[in-house]
Amino acid sequence: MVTLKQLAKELNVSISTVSKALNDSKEIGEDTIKRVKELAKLYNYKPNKVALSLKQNKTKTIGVIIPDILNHFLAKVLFGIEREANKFGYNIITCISNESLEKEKESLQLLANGSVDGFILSVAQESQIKNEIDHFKDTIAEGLPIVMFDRVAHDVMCDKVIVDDFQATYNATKGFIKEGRKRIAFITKIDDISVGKLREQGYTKAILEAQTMTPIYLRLKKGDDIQQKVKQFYKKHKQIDGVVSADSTSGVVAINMAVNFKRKVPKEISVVGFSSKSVSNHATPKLTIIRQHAKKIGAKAAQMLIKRLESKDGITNNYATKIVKTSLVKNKSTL
Amino acid sequence: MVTLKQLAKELNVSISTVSKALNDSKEIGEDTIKRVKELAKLYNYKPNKVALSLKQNKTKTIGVIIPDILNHFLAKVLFGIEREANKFGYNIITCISNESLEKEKESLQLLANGSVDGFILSVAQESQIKNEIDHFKDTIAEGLPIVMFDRVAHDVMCDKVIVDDFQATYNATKGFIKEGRKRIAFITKIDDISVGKLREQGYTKAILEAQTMTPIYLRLKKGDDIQQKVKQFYKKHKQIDGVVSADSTSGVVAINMAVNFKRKVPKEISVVGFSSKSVSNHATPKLTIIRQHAKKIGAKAAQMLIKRLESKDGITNNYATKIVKTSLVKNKSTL
DNA sequence: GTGAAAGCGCTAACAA
DNA sequence: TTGTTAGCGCTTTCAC
Repeated sequence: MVTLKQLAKELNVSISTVSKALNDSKEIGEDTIKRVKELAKLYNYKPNKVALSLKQNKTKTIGVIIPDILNHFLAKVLFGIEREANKFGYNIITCISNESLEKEKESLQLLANGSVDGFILSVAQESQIKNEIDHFKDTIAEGLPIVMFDRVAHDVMCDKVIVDDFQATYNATKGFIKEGRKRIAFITKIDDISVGKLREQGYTKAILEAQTMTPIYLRLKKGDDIQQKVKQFYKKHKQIDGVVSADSTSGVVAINMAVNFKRKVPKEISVVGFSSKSVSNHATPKLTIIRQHAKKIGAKAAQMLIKRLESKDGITNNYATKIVKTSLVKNKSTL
Repeated sequence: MVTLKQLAKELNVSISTVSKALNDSKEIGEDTIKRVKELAKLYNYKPNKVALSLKQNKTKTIGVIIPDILNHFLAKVLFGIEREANKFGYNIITCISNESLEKEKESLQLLANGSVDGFILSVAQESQIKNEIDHFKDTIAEGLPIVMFDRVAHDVMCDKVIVDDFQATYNATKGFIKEGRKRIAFITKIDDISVGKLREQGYTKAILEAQTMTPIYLRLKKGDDIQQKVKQFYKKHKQIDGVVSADSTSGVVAINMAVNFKRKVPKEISVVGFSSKSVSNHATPKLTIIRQHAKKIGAKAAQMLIKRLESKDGITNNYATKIVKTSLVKNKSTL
């Protein structure tokens, strides 16, 4: 990489002249500016990012800590973050916590050394189970703002972007009840994380409000053979006529397995679940989905962080929680 | 963040003493070292990464440019890269080219300003279609090594990690032929990228070698309603008894739609496709998959780049191409 | 055993 | 209009 120094030498001017010329300072003569710019172009000069960061004490880089990059929703949020951040000239450093508290702590620690200006993250499963939040508080205390999305730690004071999880399953379940369905089940692979709990609660509330109905749960664990579990579940509960699922895989399998049992979807058994458009295709008939607008969530989180980073005084209060509403996209797995 | 300066002041010693003490230099007295370390610990001192990068002229950061983060395979490779890079103390800056040549160029340009020490990337669809490779060459010429994976540009001299795409579909198709299947189709959503072409060629070669058979292709375009297309395809070609798919969605839909047509899978119609374990679950019966070992590919790419970065002399030749073999994982969609 | 000083690449206040 | 200098945080050579 060419440096100012080298350009200055070649042009027989001082470093600061070159610097000013490239920044269109009006202290510098027009022809000097022209000469400098030409040479800079010739050599494809680019200001050294590291030097700039050191000088200006900001990196224009955001640390993103994601529990699981193979989760379609989380990947999509990452996409949204990246795109929005780029618009404002920010890059993102991605760390994958792999649902581990230790890795989450480590990533936070490692990047809080001047590598990034702030963080966007979704809390790891283990951290949620153990309810550990000190590492977040420490980071914020060090002056690095955090924006949490989806799986948030309520007891940490920071900006948050969340989904109306409770309302979404509540409404979906209500919808089934209104259609006259009597045995509505809830299938979840994520009963131990915050959003999973909220989704379950939404379902449960709707069922209990119906008086005559009782909730039926299938809680899948990591490593389970999902198809087998769902199969057994259907065998045990033969009269299920509706399924609400907390995650996309459960929903897809619920449909495909029902079809395998020769049950008519959506007539005899109707399925709705949290998922995304592309995954809904994996079921035939297509899964009716609760869309979370992942990209929008990512974009919003990026906006909130950048706004905070660029606000004059590093305000450390005035934290906001933005709720991004889900929407129901009707496909062929519901009436 | 605390700096050496602040520690030095508080301890009434010079900055260099503090620096040396923290680095266990034996120039420094034992008790001084102890005093310094204690205070550093108290203040949770961490060396400023940016200053280090500037000083040492390396960032310990890798730029990763991915065409599509929602592609499960690519996301998994990213995971592999991240994990392996971390082992060696590297962070990754992720850019998503979104299959666009322009964005790919931009990302390369933007990060080639000292932000990263080198790149790992998979070529964007548009770049492959237009066969543009100058931006890669320029980057390498600037002294930033590139490692390409999966979708590579053969005419660029650099390290590469690829899959035996041709061989994989060739073998899979041969397998069907040996079983006595007569009408084997090939479904692809990616006929315009390098790996898509190779997979198609592998299939075609096997079919043509069988003398009596003719290839049957279904090429899906972006934005197609995949389920509809596959449905029509099955209607048109009623006697299809085998499907080889180049991507995971096609494989899953091929099975589910066959089941919908009341055809017995795998007996009457057998399906095998490039996919991953988690997506294979989305079909009932489960899709038999050609696994690409995405994580391994990512890890290998990271290793190759880091090795090059850390080799004494910045060798600019001796480029290697590593082939990561696929493996066939038999599930219930084949005999 | 400790400190002063230079330098990585850049910007900006101040001097000429 | 241009140049000099200091300084961002750090390491390292050289002097004391």
